[in-house]
Order: sequence, then C-alpha cells, then structure tokens
Amino acid sequence: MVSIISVAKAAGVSNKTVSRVINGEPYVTEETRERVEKAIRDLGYIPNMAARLIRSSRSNTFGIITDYVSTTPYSVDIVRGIQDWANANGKTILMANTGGSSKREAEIWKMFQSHRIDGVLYVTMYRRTVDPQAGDVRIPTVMINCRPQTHELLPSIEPDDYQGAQDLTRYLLGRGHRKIGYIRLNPILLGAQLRLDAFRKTAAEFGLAESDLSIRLGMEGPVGAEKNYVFAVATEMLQQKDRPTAIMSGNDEMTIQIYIAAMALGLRIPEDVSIVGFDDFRTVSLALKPELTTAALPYYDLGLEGAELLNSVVTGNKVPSSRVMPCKLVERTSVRSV
Amino acid sequence: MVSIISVAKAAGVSNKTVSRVINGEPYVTEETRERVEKAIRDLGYIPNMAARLIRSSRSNTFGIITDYVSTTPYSVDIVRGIQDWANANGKTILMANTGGSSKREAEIWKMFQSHRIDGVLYVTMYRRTVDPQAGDVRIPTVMINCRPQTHELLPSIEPDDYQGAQDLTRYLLGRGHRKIGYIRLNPILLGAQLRLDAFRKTAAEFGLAESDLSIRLGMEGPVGAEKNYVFAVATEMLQQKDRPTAIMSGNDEMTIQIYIAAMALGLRIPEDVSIVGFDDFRTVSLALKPELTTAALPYYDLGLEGAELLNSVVTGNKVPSSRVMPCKLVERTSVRSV
DNA sequence: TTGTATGCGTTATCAG
DNA sequence: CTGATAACGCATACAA
Repeated sequence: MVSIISVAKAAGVSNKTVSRVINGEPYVTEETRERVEKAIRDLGYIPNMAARLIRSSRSNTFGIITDYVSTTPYSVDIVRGIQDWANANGKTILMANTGGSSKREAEIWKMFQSHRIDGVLYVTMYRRTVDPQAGDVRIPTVMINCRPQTHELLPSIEPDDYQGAQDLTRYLLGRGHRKIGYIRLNPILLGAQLRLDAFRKTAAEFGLAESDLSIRLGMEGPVGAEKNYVFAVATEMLQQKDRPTAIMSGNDEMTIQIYIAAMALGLRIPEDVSIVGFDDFRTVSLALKPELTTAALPYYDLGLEGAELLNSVVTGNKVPSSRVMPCKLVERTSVRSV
Repeated sequence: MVSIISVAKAAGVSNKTVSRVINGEPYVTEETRERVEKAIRDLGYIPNMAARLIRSSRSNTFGIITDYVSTTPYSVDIVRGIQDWANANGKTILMANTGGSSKREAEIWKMFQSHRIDGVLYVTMYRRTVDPQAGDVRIPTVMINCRPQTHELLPSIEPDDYQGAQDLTRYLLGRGHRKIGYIRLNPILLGAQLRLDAFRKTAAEFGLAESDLSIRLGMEGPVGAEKNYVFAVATEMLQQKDRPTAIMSGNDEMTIQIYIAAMALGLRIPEDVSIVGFDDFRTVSLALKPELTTAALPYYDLGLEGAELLNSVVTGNKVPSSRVMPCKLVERTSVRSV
C-alpha cells in the first residue's frame, strides 16, 4: 500500500511536507507543492483515514441509526438528504438499522463508538417518540422524524404534521366542502393524532359542527402487523345517505383503497367525491387517476437539515434546539369545488 | 479516550494480555481474563477500529454504492438484506449514493479506498447493465441487481425476471385465460425485455397466437422522468370488443392505474378482468382490493446473498460467478378461472 | 501463560 | 518554508 512516506521519497521531500500539501496547509512553495502533487498522482496515493483518525481523533464520519427501512419505503428520502449533505461536506456515512431490536441497537451504538464517529443521526421511519438505547455510549446525536420519550434532551427535527393537515383542511373548506370524512392513520403514530387534531380544530374554527365530520379509524395495531379497515370503512362512509363530499385520508397509501371503494360504488372522483391524501408518496399520488392532492412531507429536507444540525452540534457552533419543518400542499386534481 | 493501555494498567496486566482477552485468544488464565473483563466494563473501554485496521489491514467493512435510492422505494430491501448479513457477521456498512453522477461515483470509490474497505456491493435500483466508474481503485466488488456492461468480469447476482414472468404467464394460462393483455415496463430496464420475452414465449409454447396477445407499452423515457401511458393504454385495451380476460402488468405500481381504468369502465376485478402484477411491492399489492397476485422480486435475498458472495470473494474461499435468484409467485385474489 | 519491543500511516511539535 | 521525531491505539513477533 502506497503511503505518505513513499510519496515523500518520490517527491524528494519529508513526510510532513506531503502532509501539508494533502491538508492544504500554508507554508509550502508552489514549486514544492506541484512536485508533491505529481508524486501523489503518479503513485495513485490515497490517504488512509484510519491512520488519520488515530492521530486527530476526528473521523469525519456520521452514523445513521434507523429502525425499519424496508417496511416503509416512504422515508428513504431522509437518508438521501443526509447522504447528499455528507457528500457535499466531505463526510462519510456509516449506516445500520435496528429492525426494532433494542439489543441490536445497543450493539450498533458500540460499533459506532468503536469507529469513533463524530455524530449520530437517529432516524425513525414513522414520526414517533423513542428512547435511544445508547447505553454508556455518548455521541452527539440529532433525532430525525422522532423525539426522545423521556429525560434526555436531544435536539430533534420533525415534520409539521399539524400545519400540513391544517392546510389540507382549509383547502377543502375553501372549495366549499361542508361534509367531510376523515379516515384515520394508525393512532400509535405521532402524526396521526396531530393530523386529526388539526382537522378537527380547523373545521370547528370554520364553523362546522362535529356532526358534519365523519371520522373513522383506518388502521390500528403494531407497526408492520397492523389491521387495515380502510376499504370497509370507506365503503361504509360513502354509502351513507348524507355522505361526505370530500374524504381526507391519513396518508396516500390508504387513499388507494378509498379510490377503489368509491369506484366500486360507481362514484366518480372528483365529481362525486373529492379525496386528499397525506405524505405525497409519489409512487401512489401520481399513479392514481385523477392524481392526488396531498401534503408533501419534507423528508429530504429533514435529512439535509438534520445533518447540518448535527454538524453544528459536533463543531459546537450553535446551541441547537428542536425544529419542525413545514409540509407543502401539492395541488393536483382529486378535489373539485362544490 | 480509554485505550487498551489504561485497561492493562487497571487490570494490572500488560497490553498484550488485554489484547488476548479482547480477541478471544487462548493462553489466558480464567482468573486473569475475568480481571481484564472487569476492567473493561469498569472503564467502559471500546476498541478503536481505526487503530486495529492500521495494523491488520482488514477493515471488516463493506461499502454500498447505489445509484438512486429515493426515486425507487422498491429495492430498499436489498439494503436491508445486506445490513442484516453485516450485522450477523460483525461487519460494518459504509454507504454512499451517486445520484447518477459518475463524477460523484469516482469520488465515492476513492473515499471507500481511503477507508480501506474490504469490498464493495454495487447496487442498482433497477436491474440494468452498468459500468462502475472506479478509476484506478481496485476493490473486490459484487454487483447486485445489475451486471457490468463491458470487459470487466465482476461477479453479479440478479433476480430471475424471466422465470418470474414465465410462472405468472403459466398461472394465467392454467386458469383458462386465452386472451391476455400485457402492459410493458419501460424498455430501458433490463427486466422489461426479459419479462416480455418470457410472456411471449410461454404463451406461444402453450399454443396461443400472437393475435391472442395484446401487448402495449406502459412507460418510456429516462428513469425518474419517464412518460406514463398506463391509464390510457389500459383503458383502450379494456374497451376493445374482444378484450382480454386477463392483463399482465410490467410491475405492481402500474397496476394501480389498470385497476382504476377497469373500474372506471364499470368492470369488476377479477370477475370481468383478471390482473397480475410484478415485484410484490406490498405497499401496492396489499392495498389494492382485491389484493394483487404477483411475482415477488427476491430483493432481500439479493442483498443477503450478495453480501455473502462478496465475503467469499474477499476471503478468497470460492471462485464466485454470476448468479440469478428466483422470483416467487404470490397468489392472492386478483385472478379468477375462466 | 504472560510480557516487551516494534511498526502500521498519519498528524503534531518544535527545531532548523 | 521545511524536516526530524514523537505520538496515536493496537497487533505481531518474539522473548521470558
């Protein structure tokens, strides 16, 4: 393996001078610099991070801990945001997922520690409260899409589910809908409660009575093994004599079943019933016809900003606190004015 | 930072003895071992991988290079398979994605090299041929879901699209369907051609004429910016006087549009028309009602086996060659016998 | 069964 | 501006 010393020999300088060139330090003649750079190119020298770390105790590496990657294709964008930030800032990403096991999680923290990573991004695939199982390990951490359940005060960055649902509700109201159905997400998800609250409060502020709202549970049970009532519930809701003119769905995925339920009853979208989703999971929202009006969860930005936040924690630049990022309403064609 | 030497001092032994305990080497008294282990616990000592690597030049780390993670939620399972293997075998995973830029890819290879990783898993989100842009970097590599375009002969592991489509076609044929529609995937995807070939040949072997087959293009154009004709094509196909009794879809995602097209025409599934997908992208295949019969792409196993394969390349145990993994037919309720 | 000495590829110190 | 040398945390060879 070609090391800094071989380069030094080839360039006829000392190892320290090579080190200076590599790290862009001052006090090197332009001529020396060029000679060293040539030697580096010729020999195909690539610095050894491990050796660097052992001296400088800064690994320039962030770790990502996720819970379930596979079962939720939605939030992979968080990871992409992190990776883009890392790429733009010369950081390396170590990645591991717990699969929900806290034993495995403890091992991951140790593994991260053994690599002397600079910071951890703790990412959950659904927004929820969690308790990182770091054991004795102490590494600067930023939580993305989740927040600590108890004592420990870790900075976090989350989507603004409330504002997203509020925007969606106002949108429906603004288009004249006065009878609105709501099919709820799994209540164990933090976003579920916030979205429902926003829906209820916004409708009430607008003067709708609770009886104008038809609120039903679409899913429940543990993540990954939930019971799914969406199709049945949507069918019932749409068979009511005084059926809603619009249905708001807990998320885009559930909307597939609402579409199918409506169509099976011979109802057209949006002529007979308007539908809005949540998440902007494009695999679904663009595949549905008419395409789905929904609120986009800012997953990519969560990752990007989370990494940036972690970096400022690590370098001690700012005192970081918890943040919330807005959801953006994406207007397509699944809603009509009444 | 607590090092092996602090542990040695605390336990009243030499650094080498501590090293023996850590690495589970023989020739340590049970009593000494216990004393060392206690010191390790007390001090919260965690080995420094960087220091270990610098001596042993085996990083126990694999790198994953992906192209597009975000736009394709489908194949995240590959990554999960890799991570599970890594976890079970004490390896660490370094991850980076190119976003399609070969400049960035070259940087990633260098970054991997600078971390002295043992091997690279080159993963694409769609099955296709690619040319790794490794530059001068030489690291053992296994390709997952793709194969090298040119000269270089890298071991690869891919799903058996042909067999999957063959099984699906036989399934339809076995259920009495004799007029079958096929809506094609984007032709730039390797799987698209294979699936179509399998469909055509299997139907021909069974005695169907080309005129019994209604084959239409569902999508085309560059990945991430493709044109989507599925809804229109499905609608046309189902309006034909002599319409197919079953439609085979390029993938599950496209099936959403086929369902909606059928239902908008007042057709019931599967009574009036049977539908099969491909991929078993469960977000879709389980959300559709009736639930979708489809062929499951073995993504998780691709990751698991790919990592295993890479490991045998790295350790030089086997001479690895290219492999193909079967797709599994998942029977649900979207097909009826005619 | 245990310990000592040396070296891995860097960066840091300090002297030139 | 440049270089000699120490030091980082660990593993390896060899000695005891």
